[in-house]
Amino acid sequence: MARETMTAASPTAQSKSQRAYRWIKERIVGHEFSPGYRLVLGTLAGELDMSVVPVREAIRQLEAEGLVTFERNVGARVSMVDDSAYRYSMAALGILEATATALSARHLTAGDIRRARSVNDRMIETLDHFDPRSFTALNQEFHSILSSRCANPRVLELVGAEWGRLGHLRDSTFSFVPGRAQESVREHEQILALIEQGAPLGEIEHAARRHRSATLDAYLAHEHPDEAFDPAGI
Amino acid sequence: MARETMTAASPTAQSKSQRAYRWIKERIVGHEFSPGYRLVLGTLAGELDMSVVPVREAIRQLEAEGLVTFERNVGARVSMVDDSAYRYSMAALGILEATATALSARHLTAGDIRRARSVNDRMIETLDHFDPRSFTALNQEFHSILSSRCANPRVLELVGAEWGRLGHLRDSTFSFVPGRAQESVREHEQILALIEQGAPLGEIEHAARRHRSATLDAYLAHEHPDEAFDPAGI
DNA sequence: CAGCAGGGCATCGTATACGATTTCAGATAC
DNA sequence: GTATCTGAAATCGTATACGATGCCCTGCTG
Repeated sequence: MARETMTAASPTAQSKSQRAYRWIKERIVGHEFSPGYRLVLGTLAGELDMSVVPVREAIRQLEAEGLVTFERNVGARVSMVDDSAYRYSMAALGILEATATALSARHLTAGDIRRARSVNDRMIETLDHFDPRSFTALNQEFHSILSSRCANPRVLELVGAEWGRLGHLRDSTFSFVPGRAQESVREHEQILALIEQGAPLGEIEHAARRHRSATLDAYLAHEHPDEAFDPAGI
Repeated sequence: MARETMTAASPTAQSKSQRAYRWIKERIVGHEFSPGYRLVLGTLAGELDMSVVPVREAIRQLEAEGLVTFERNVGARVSMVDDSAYRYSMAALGILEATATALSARHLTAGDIRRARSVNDRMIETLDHFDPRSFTALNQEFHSILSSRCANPRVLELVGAEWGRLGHLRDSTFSFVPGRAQESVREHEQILALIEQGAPLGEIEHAARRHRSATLDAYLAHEHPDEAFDPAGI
């Protein structure tokens, strides 16, 4: 018989730990809990209407993911992603995503390309009434489509994890350097062209990498005008 | 005053969760708990002489690391790294490590190079009385030295994490394809030469990548002679 | 007035307890 | 002989409880 007949609603749906995990993560990426925010077990448990045990577990998971830092006998707080950590993570993401894009290129369908281009078109449209937030969202969607067919799922996983890590502060880049947005969409078109014409994978990867690191460089140039920083200058 | 004056021994040293974590991980990477092994909370707690709560936490951490898989209401077991997952992870590791090596190349000291070469020499020596286990250990040490000065610590972290994931079954490669070992040490010398002569980072990265994927290809060719697989053929 | 000792409060770490769920063995019906 | 049902054992998920630890504030002392 149906093993979950009467539980269709939610009772068995998921464990409390998982609910806590999602709930907290939601708040973190939604900036409701900003970096440095103190995550008190008892309080969270109270709000979620459960005991502290599942909350502890959830926080441990978030810690493993890097969203939360933990200190014994002191407690957890939302990770302070200091500037350098942000850069490094961004650079790593760029490398991984470029590789994923290259590994994906040969498997992209015409439909994929079309969708990617349409996303990029929407990005171009929004350039007038520029909104960093939605622009970044579209940007992520664009790259996500390009790497979606990556032949190596592990690489995709790593890309996803890194996106998650940066999630709660990534809208910053484009808001700081609006001018970068225009170059960005142009480079997107170039990458699409390379993929369509079946360029060597090395070339595609290189282009994607340059694209990424250019965005990062723009951010850095704005934040630290005097500092030379070449995280993936290869 | 000294905050741990009288506890120098161990009492405050580390939490039970951490002890459990280390203990279990030790067994997993030491093959004492082989893939598929069932990790029962109560049993582990008994052996570690603690309650199940810390053990649960430890297992969650290991799950986040990918060493353990968890099924709700069923329990945890050591990850079954099936063949394809192994390949993918290996390929991802190759990509990351190659990048790390390139990002590290310019910062390697003469001493680093010397040590790396000495490790490689030891590998050559052991070719006669070949022992896959120690050969693999040396291999790891070699690559670890080369990427140790990586300018991007996040990339290094990712490399380390991936090594950990593969830890409990990585000795396989060289035991399956002993012939590969000889090529391998030759390629090591080539990479060292590239670094010494200050070759372009792109070239170094490419060489490191090819080196890695060649090892993987050798493994695959042995395991799946008929299958074409180009995880990072860029 | 400055500095240190002491104590109380907040919070964490772990143990124990119990209900919920899964799994497996044995029995029964066809 | 096979398939299905039933019940008990094993194990998990979560709540509650209590000791341990760190932090802050008060009050004493020089």
